[in-house]
Amino acid sequence: MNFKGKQQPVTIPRAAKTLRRTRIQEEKEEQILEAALDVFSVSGFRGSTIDQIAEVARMSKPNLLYYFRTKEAMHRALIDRVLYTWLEPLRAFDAEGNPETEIRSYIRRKLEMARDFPRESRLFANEVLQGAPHIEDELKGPLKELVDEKAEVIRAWAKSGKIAKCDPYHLIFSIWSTTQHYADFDVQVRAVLGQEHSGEGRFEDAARFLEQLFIGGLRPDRLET
Amino acid sequence: MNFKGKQQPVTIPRAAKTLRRTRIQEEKEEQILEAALDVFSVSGFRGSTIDQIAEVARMSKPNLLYYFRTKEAMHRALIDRVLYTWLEPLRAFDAEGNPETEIRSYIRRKLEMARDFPRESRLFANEVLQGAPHIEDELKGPLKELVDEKAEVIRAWAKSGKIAKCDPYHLIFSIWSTTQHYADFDVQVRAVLGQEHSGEGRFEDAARFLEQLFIGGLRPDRLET
DNA sequence: GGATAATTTGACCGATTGGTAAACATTACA
DNA sequence: TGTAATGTTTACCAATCGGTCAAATTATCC
Repeated sequence: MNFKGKQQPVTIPRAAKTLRRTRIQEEKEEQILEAALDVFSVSGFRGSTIDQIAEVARMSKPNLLYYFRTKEAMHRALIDRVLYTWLEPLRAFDAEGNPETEIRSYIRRKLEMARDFPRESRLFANEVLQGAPHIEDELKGPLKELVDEKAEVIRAWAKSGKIAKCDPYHLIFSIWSTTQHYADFDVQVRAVLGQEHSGEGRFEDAARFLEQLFIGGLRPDRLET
Repeated sequence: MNFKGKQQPVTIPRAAKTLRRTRIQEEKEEQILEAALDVFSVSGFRGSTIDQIAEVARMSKPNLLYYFRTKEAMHRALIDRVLYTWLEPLRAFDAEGNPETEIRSYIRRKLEMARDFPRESRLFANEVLQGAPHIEDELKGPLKELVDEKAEVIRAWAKSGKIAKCDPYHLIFSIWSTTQHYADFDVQVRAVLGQEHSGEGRFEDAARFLEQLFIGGLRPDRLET
């Protein structure tokens, strides 16, 4: 649930000869990754500098490099920490549930994540946009497997007539893109909507529209051309 | 129609005291912008270097800087050249046309652009993702005005019952995001689809799905909740 | 409280960055 | 064909890049 929840010790400081992580290590690594997320999510890997991250983290550059040996290591640690949680909504997709409910709440969850964790969304967007040089394996491995599994669920729903016949992969892509759009292209959305519509209600407006679109678009009670 | 069609002289070389552009200027600027598109569309502004562009363009760095005084100038020229064409599909959206046909062909056109001009799509994606520091004015000005105008068209269609009642802005956003996704997140799409579905048919599959989704989702002949 | 390990820092390194100066080569045009 | 304007290149610059090092500081534990 929480993006900041650790799954694994991220790195072991090079100077550390003990295996246990100290309190200071926990705190500082947290502090660094938080800053790294700020910077990487805006400028991408190539466009970000260790100095920028150091400044945001309020540490000296050598101090950063004491905890993460290289810029790559910092990026790696960040990706690892965020990736698992990022896929949670899709994992929650339940084959036994009611199709309409499942799709509706998947959209909701993805939209909430775009609202609450835009930096995480942009981190991946930047990475993928630039050819995913650091996460290719994750895409072709765990991600593909998860999507394959859920696509099969959707295909079964379509086959049994619970939803309209459709390509499950492109359905998933379209849910990803429409929801993440609000995080990744936030500046554009704001610019186009202007101040009138950029406030509180934006999230609800988007949710309502997308549910209408997908629920309506997937209604089974109509012959498809 | 053609991305490479010039609208305006892009820059005037600093050394040029004449106002006319020579044949060499035309060719070299073309060559540079072509290379710049290659590089900027992958790495974004900050992550790209003049040396990279010079290498792709097969010119020496000072030679590049003879035509474009700074990295910013190159980026600026590129944006200017591409932006107008990029909005063409939306501009073609016809108030007098049949709603279903118009939406269908808007999706088609956007999808074709994602297929045929992925670099241009990524150029903007990178820019917007990183906070649109160089194109904020274009977003708040020309883009917003165009979208406002077309949103009004869609609203009128909804009001007269030709399509379902829906938020026209979020409809436009969702068409943008779903179509551009195939350019911007190409690596991910490929990774997930695997080799089986990544071939020729991908474009047609996506088009079919999106048309089904949007046409179905916007059918007026059903009371909305 | 002192020894030891963990942490932090300033000074520094070679490579790369965006950009310049000026000499040199080429082109266009009279 | 000469020459002035245009185009290209080599050598270079200061600033910044990712990263190292050794010395100084702080936390930990007996």
